[in-house]
Amino acid sequence: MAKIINVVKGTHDILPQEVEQWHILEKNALEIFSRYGYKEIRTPIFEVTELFARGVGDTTDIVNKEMYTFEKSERSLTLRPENTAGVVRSYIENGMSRLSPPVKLWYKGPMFRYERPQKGRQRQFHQVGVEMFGVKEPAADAEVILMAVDYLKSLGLDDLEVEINSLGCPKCREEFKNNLKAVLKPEFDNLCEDCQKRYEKNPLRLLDCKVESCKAIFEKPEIQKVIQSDFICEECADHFAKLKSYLDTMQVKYTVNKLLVRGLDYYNRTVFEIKSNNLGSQNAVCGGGRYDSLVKNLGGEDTPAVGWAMGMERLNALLPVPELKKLNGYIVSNSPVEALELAQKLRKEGYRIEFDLSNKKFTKQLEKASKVADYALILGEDEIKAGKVSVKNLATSEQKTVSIEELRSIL
RNA sequence: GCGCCUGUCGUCAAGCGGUUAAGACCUCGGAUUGUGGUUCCGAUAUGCAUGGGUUCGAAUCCCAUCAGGCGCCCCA
Repeated sequence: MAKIINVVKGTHDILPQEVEQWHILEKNALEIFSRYGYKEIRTPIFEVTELFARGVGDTTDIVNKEMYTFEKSERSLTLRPENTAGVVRSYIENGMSRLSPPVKLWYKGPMFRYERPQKGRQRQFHQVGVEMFGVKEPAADAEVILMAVDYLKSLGLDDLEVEINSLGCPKCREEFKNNLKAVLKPEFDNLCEDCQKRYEKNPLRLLDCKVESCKAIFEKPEIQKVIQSDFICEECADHFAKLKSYLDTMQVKYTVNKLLVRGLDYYNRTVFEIKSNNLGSQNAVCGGGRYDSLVKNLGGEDTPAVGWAMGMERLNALLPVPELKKLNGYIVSNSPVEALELAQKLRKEGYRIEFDLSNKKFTKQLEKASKVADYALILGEDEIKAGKVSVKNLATSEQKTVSIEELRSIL
């Protein structure tokens, strides 16, 4: 036998028995998001590399070490690692800033990140996400979070934890970063290797380090004082307070997590995650926030925006696997022409029908019918002569001979 | 990129240096030439991820490679 070819590491097949789950995710997305006025958009799977470098941020891990990048005709192209940058590109390119705001878009599809696979993390994975453009008020943040919760509820997931935080605007965040670096400077040599890198690259990320020795350092009172301080400016604080009050009135349960930072550069003010306790260490099903400067950074007009993305594999991991639908009927017959005619007639009316294509023995056909269908439609010589069909309920073993018209009231 | 664990039929597995490589499920055939789901018989790995090595002898021990799992980092 020839050598077998396997799936690429970190990718996997979505097999027929699990595909119904995906249909549910997609159907509910379309249904729920359209209630909030969202329209679906589909952007290409690959884009010019520069889009992600400028969009996602070239200090991020995603851009630095996780992109599938290739050259074609002297252009550097990249398989999308996320879809916000692509949607923003399309928004700008298609002149959507001329549309009356807010512009609300949703998407679903595969994303690609070159990471070490583990539970809840593949190299090709799927996200469903939403982006809203043109509203700077906190009501937009609240609506977007509310919709995420609504969508999760529609899937039967209502025991998830919503965490929110505010990163402030570039101005006040810069101040906070400087304060944090200043107070940590004496401890720099005691930080773990990763934290020393973070100290330079992205000081906000220092806060959720899991190394015990670092945690201990962060517990020190003078450092806690900086971490716990409400560093954000008055405007940002007001935005955050309003968001919280909206969520309160809508009875969305949340916790404020001051350590919630998120790894993409484009976020400002509101960030949030929705987590599950049943997913292992990759426990976020949803992540998002506000990104008011991204559109401008990618060459568009200054446009505020909020959005989030959910990992569809992670959602599926929390959902039960639905049973595959059985056939309505399986035709048992040794007369292929008559069987085919009956099958086509019923299929045209919307029934799920199969019959034996290889003319096996009667008992074998019936055995097959009992496995795959609710009813066996027996079409033997007697039935054909009489212009009828014998219908057997395979669960109850009840059988009667009826005309094709009567058959419809049974199936 | 780093750390720990694991690779025996389509699936779940037993085996722990000398076996004919158990068993179960699935699949296929038969008992059963118009009545299934129960039952009973039978078939299906010259092969143990791949390549080396140790040994009289390797699925079993060692090394490398590949793949998978989990964790770190990061993220959905």
